[in-house]
Amino acid sequence: MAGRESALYDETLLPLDGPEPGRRYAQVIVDVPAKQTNRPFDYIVPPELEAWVGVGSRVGVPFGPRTLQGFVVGLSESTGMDPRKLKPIEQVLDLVPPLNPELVDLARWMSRTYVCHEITALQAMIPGALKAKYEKYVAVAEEADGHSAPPPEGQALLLAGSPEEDEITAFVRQKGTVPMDAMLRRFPAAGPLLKRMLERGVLVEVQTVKDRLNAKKVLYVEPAADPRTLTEESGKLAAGAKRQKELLLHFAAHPSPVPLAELTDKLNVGAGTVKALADKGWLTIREREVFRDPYAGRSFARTEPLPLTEQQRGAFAAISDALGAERHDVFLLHGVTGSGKTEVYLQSIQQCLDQGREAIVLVPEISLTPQMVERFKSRFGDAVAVMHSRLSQGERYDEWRKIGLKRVSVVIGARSAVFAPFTKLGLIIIDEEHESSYKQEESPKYHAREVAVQRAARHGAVVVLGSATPSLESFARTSGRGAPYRLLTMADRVEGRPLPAVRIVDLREELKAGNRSMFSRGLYKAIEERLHKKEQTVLLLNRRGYSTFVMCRSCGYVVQCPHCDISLTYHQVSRTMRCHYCGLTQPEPKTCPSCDSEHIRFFGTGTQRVEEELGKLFPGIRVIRMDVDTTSEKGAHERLLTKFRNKQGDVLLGTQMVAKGLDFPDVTLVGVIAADTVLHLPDFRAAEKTFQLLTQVAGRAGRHRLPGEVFIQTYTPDHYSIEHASRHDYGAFIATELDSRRQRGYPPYCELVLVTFSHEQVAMVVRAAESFATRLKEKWQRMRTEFDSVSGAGAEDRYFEVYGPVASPIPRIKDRYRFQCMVKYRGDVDVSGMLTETAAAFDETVRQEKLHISIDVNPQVLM
DNA sequence: AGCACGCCGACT
DNA sequence: GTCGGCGTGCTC
Repeated sequence: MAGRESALYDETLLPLDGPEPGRRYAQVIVDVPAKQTNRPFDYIVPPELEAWVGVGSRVGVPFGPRTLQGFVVGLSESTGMDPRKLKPIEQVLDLVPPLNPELVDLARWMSRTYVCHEITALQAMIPGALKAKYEKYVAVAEEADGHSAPPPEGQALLLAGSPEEDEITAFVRQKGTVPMDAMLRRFPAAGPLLKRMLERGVLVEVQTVKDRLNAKKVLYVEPAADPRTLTEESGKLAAGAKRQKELLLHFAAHPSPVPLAELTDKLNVGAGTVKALADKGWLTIREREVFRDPYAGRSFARTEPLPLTEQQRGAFAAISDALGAERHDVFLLHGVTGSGKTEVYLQSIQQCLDQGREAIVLVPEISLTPQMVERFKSRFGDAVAVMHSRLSQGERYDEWRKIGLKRVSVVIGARSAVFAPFTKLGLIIIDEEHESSYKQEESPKYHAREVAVQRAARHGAVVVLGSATPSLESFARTSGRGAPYRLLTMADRVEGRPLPAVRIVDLREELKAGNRSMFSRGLYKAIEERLHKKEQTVLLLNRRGYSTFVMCRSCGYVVQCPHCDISLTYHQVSRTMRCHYCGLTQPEPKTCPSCDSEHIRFFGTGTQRVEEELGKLFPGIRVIRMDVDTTSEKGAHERLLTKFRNKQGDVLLGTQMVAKGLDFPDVTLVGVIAADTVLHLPDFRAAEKTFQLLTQVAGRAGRHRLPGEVFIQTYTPDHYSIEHASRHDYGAFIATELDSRRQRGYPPYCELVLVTFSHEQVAMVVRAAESFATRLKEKWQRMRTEFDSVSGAGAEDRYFEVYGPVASPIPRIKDRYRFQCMVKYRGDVDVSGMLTETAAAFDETVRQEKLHISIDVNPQVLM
């Protein structure tokens, strides 16, 4: 156990800036996400806490009848309130404030931009372990106050309670304070009685804010006397106490603290021996906080910067220049797969660190593989903290603390790492910037790319957005007058390796030729060849499960989820039908649930079915399947990839998670089973996503010595996204797609906001959605008249339109009906403000009728 | 979000 | 005449 912890947490914690003026009152955002509480409340900072309270501190404050968690967003010498009415802050929850003034300000920007409560934005910035948790205790009244509670007038006699009541009082008095749930466990039938006792004031309820988790503590042993005394004492020990003597001499020679576990391991002494010496007063056993280090015990061979190619040098020079000048610049680094973007990142980070500033690297969750982490750890060593969802809550918390304690200066992580509480930020890198996982789908529905640019601007820091297939939004920002981003291009793979040859297979032709299998003849032969040559294959199918839907061929009935308007997917392994939206699982039907016919059939192909088919076609083939179902366990993702890397698998078959960033030397074949799955989704980005997916997965082949080959199977071989992907022609794709977006009026030619309404009753949701749309349009009409009267510049570029409401593409999820409105706008329009105000009118309906309104600014998914 | 305060129906 | 429905408003 002891080996898992590394760096000791024995920072000497000093109070913030010491007593200074302007800390008398604190403005606090409390943990109540509601419109009416979405503003700071003033509190007195008690003198004894003054030194520990800063902007960004997490505090416990009394709010109405209870105690809540809150964040300090301001400190001041005066207050607009009557100071006598203010309550004091009860507790400061962290020794080091988890946020800082810049992040607090960023949270305000987020709440305005993404239309969410400020507390929601603040909560998103801290690790889950610090989310508020409240505990209710009961205590006997006079003990809680420290003085006797006055008996209510004329009821003194009644207060001499029933026997049950006396029993309860005695129990609580003996324990001091008792958690409410423990009370109910001890006295299961006493609920109403407890309530009465609380009402009468015999008992009082105390609520406190608790951390969900505490720093990990380990027992350490240290000497309690100076070495000379220890040596002397060791001589006085009984002759038989050899172990004790050894121990004392050890500490006489090495007086530094040692983990108890290490002591018992290495010096081969029992814990009892240590305890005995502690009891005698020569040693002290103390709890100390340690970091849980998920990468402890692994060594990373130090790497040196590699020589750069000419293209890499060009890109690095531009970044380096901006870094040197501490100028806020955003670069879009467009580098084909295998062009060596990572090395450019690494050297840019190095320069940033040399300048004494800090760097954040964002990567999509899925490509945060050990391989990736290793590249950074081996260049920057202990200066790197890693944050991703596969870490335990505790591990995550500890990585986070390293940032606040200035133990690290580089953070590599998924989306939320953009909030790493650095104070001297110099560089933010977003790898695979086109990835949709940078958008958070829950409130606050922020995009890490937008937040990164915002943060960097505040720090005068550089942003590097890297991708082989940049998003249209980012690309569009690199051209034209006053373009906010600068484009850096790396068009060739390192060492002149060629991009793999891509073949498009028309599945309609296969069918005509009588091939009804899911593998075209070409792909079949190619796989067979790889098995022969002992080379490896990656197969992509963007659909998990076994089949996508189950239909009765007699009556046409399709098995659907009873709670969502979506067909259920059949999972072969568990022989169950599952809803991919609400998680419902039910047994497979033997006969048609509607007409009882036995002609029930599975349609559509999922990864499980491909796996089965591969086994039939190539007996003995070793398939590693990677999808949500096989990677849900902690570490499973990593394990499967390692297995493939060690060549314990011939084929890596998976959903889009096999397309991203993987780099295996022996992969020479990539097959896309069905390229059209994404293309026909009801999403204006369908073509873009298809192009990106195909380009990315094709990039997995032939990255090393052996040349690669790619097969793309499709029913629409002429579609431009497929054609251009096959020729690795980003420029041509972008031109066509931009044109199409302009014609259809979609980003980057306008901005979008998706407003989704959901409720258990259709009538309610329709009414709310329509009324919302009407109000929003009216608001725009009023604003436009104002604009016209001022006739300011840019008026002609201003555009605003509300579309819908219409039923959502999935009209019902978890028994709630869903309708949506789409706002399209362009130019200087405060749409977020308009939406905030419009939504405010529905506040009561939201509260009372359980209507949900979701506002998604720049949505990535239109479902 | 909780919780108290406050104004109109069916009951001892 | 009261007990209680949940509409409205407040929490530093």
